[in-house]
Formats: sequence, structure tokens, C-alpha cells
Amino acid sequence: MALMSKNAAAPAVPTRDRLLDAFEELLVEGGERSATLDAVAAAAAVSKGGLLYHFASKDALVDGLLARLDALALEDAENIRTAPAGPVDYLIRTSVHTGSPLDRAYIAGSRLAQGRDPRAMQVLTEIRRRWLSVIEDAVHDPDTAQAIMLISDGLYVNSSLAEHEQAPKNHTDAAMTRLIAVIGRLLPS
Amino acid sequence: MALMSKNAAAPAVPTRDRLLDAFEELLVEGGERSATLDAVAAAAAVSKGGLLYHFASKDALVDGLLARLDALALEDAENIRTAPAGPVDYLIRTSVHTGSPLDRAYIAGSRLAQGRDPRAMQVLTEIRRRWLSVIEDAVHDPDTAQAIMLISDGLYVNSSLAEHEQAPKNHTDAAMTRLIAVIGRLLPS
DNA sequence: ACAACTATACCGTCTAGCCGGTACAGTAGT
DNA sequence: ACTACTGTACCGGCTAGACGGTATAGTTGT
Repeated sequence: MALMSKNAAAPAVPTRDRLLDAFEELLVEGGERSATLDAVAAAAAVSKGGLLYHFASKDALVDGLLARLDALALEDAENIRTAPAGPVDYLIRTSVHTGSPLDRAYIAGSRLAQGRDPRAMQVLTEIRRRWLSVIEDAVHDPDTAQAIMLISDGLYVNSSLAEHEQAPKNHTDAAMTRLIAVIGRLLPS
Repeated sequence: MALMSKNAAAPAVPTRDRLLDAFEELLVEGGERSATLDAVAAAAAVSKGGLLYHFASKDALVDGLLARLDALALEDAENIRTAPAGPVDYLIRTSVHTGSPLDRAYIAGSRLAQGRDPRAMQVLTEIRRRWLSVIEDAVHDPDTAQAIMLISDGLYVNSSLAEHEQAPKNHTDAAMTRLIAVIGRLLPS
């Protein structure tokens, strides 16, 4: 023994990450307004003092979330580039809410941007720029790439709006396949 | 005389509308969080008591805004249907921020939806449904109509994010014309 | 000894909503 | 013509609670 386990004190997921998870979750589920320090601490099962030990202020919490989002998005750009079914297929299919860490972080970031946080707006703009760049490389025509990015953005808002319904209907796998077929008509070859 | 005028008491724009304008403006410029009752009253140059005379609660204020949005969107659906340059052209060109009353009301509604207000989500969903229906009538293929709607949605978020820059670059008139040309490739004939 | 917390008590500010009061226009009875 | 009253459109002050943040004393595992 010695080196590991013990009780829950060598936690599967560190408190700092649990706090960011809770912050994200509250932003996604209840919007900017519900993501208060008290609520975040409670959702992470940590005292308010404990939260402020890890993040000295709400700004620091926002910075932490945006940093994690940026890192996840950087990984994702690589996934898009190297996707077996091609970048466009991958981008479109992951533009509906998948529940992936990036997905949740991205929506949380959007909430902050809607609250006009300039840091959040900047990070989201940069992420979009990277995605666009990957699609441009794959598609060659900038106008077409732009249109594909817009469809991806549209899927995001759309699934954000319809999330409460249990059968999103427009976002089934079959619907995505049909949509990708339509997009295929945009391409020259 | 007798029936009208008097002093400034027959105001150019009624206080009730000025309050809704102020609420909208604050939502658009500063997000849900900044649109407090105090701020709305101040922006409309009305006391808080005056605000609460017209709208008994914040919920009532939200209802008022959503009702106005719904009415504007109903008019707009007709404008799209009868647009000289065609529904698709009109929809795409008015999906960037034009500063029109509908434009501002729609963005304000989006902010409320992001705050997870179910009424706002329902109204926005319904508006989108109407737009989609018009495009479907114009385009005949539902999948293509869906893709066009997504591009329209994408333009909205996009210009929401880039609003602070003064030269949006992707939303110039020329860029819109190129985008519409790309969309033209989606259509059969 | 140290890091990683918990628990509790505050503080100043903001927020939603309530309430009493005011000004004034119109109406109705006498 | 005067009085009494009603309805509309506000003002400004108030309160209870939420919020971000500070502080501090104590606990627990390594």
C-alpha cells in the first residue's frame, strides 16, 4: 500500500477540476445568472472558503474555465484535421450537443460571452478562427468554408434552444447524414 | 381643442415602450446580468416605481418584450415571403445585425433564452419554425431549407460575437452576396 | 511542517419588489 | 360653478435577501 488509494482523499478528480466542472454545469443549465460563487461551491461539494482557496475571485474562476476551454479546443482542432471521415463530417457531427468535455466547456463559454465578457468573446472568436482555418484547408474555397462554419454555428444555437426536448428530431444521426449530403453539393468536384 | 395635445403629456413614444426599448438595449449591450430593474428604469429616465407601475414584476417585463418580439417576427415572416429578391436573399441579408427593431428584439430574446428562460426559448423556437416554413415553401427541399436556416442562425451568433469590432469583415454587403451565391449552389435548377 | 481544505461570521453593495404619497385629468352629482 | 371622487402615471424611500469578497480559527492527511 502506502502510495495510493487510502480513502477518497486522493481524489479521482482534483477539487480544482470539480469546481470548474460545477461552474460549467451551472452556466450550461441555468445561465450566467445562476452561476454564483455559493452555487458553484455547493455543486462541487466544497465550502465557499475552499472555492476561494483555488480561485481567488470570480474572475479567476472565469479565467480557469476559459483556459481549459482553449486547451480542449486546441486538441479538437487536431481531431478535426485528422478525422477519418474528413474534417467537414467531423465538424458537423460534433456541432450538436454531444456532452463531451469540449462541448460543455464551449457552451459555458458562450454563456459568458453572451454576458459580454470580453475575455470569453475573444477566446470563442479565436476557437472559431482555428476551426475555420482547418475547414479552409480541407475545402480550398474560402466562401464555401465560411458557409460550412456558419452551418456548424447554427447547429450549436439550434441544439442549445431545443435541448429541453428529449427527441431533438433535427439532430438525429440520420438528419446529420442528410445535412452532410446537402453540404456535399457545395463542394466543387 | 379639447380632445388633444395639451403639453408634453402626449409623448412621442409612450413610457411603456421606452421601458421595453431600454430593457432590450441593456440585454443586447450588457447581457442578462446587466438588465436589472434599476438599470432599465434609469435608462428609460423613469423611476423604479414608474417602471413597476407599467410592469408589475421582472417577469412581466420579460413577457412584454417577448410579446413585442413575437409581433415583429410575425410581420417579418410576411416580409420574407414577399421579398422582391426572394426569401433566401432577404433572410440571409437580414440575419446580420441591421439595427432594426426586430433585430434588436431578437438578440434581446436570445439573451433571455441563454439565461434558460423557458418562455424566451419557446418564442424563439416558434419564430425559427415560421422562418423555416417560409424557406421550405420557397425551396421545396426540406433538407436544403434546413441548411439555409442554419446558415442564417450562424450569421446571428457570428455577428453577435464580432459586434464590438467596427469592421465585421465577414458581414459586408459583398461578403453577403458571395455567401448567397454559395447557397445558390445548393438549389437544384 | 505544510497543503488542502471546513466552518462561520462578517461587510458593503446590488437586486427585486412593496408601499405611501403626489400630481393631475376627467366625470358626476348638485 | 363647486365639490367629491376615480383612474392614470408616476416618484422616492424602504426592506429582505442575494452576492462577491474578506477574515480567521480549526481540522486532516502526508
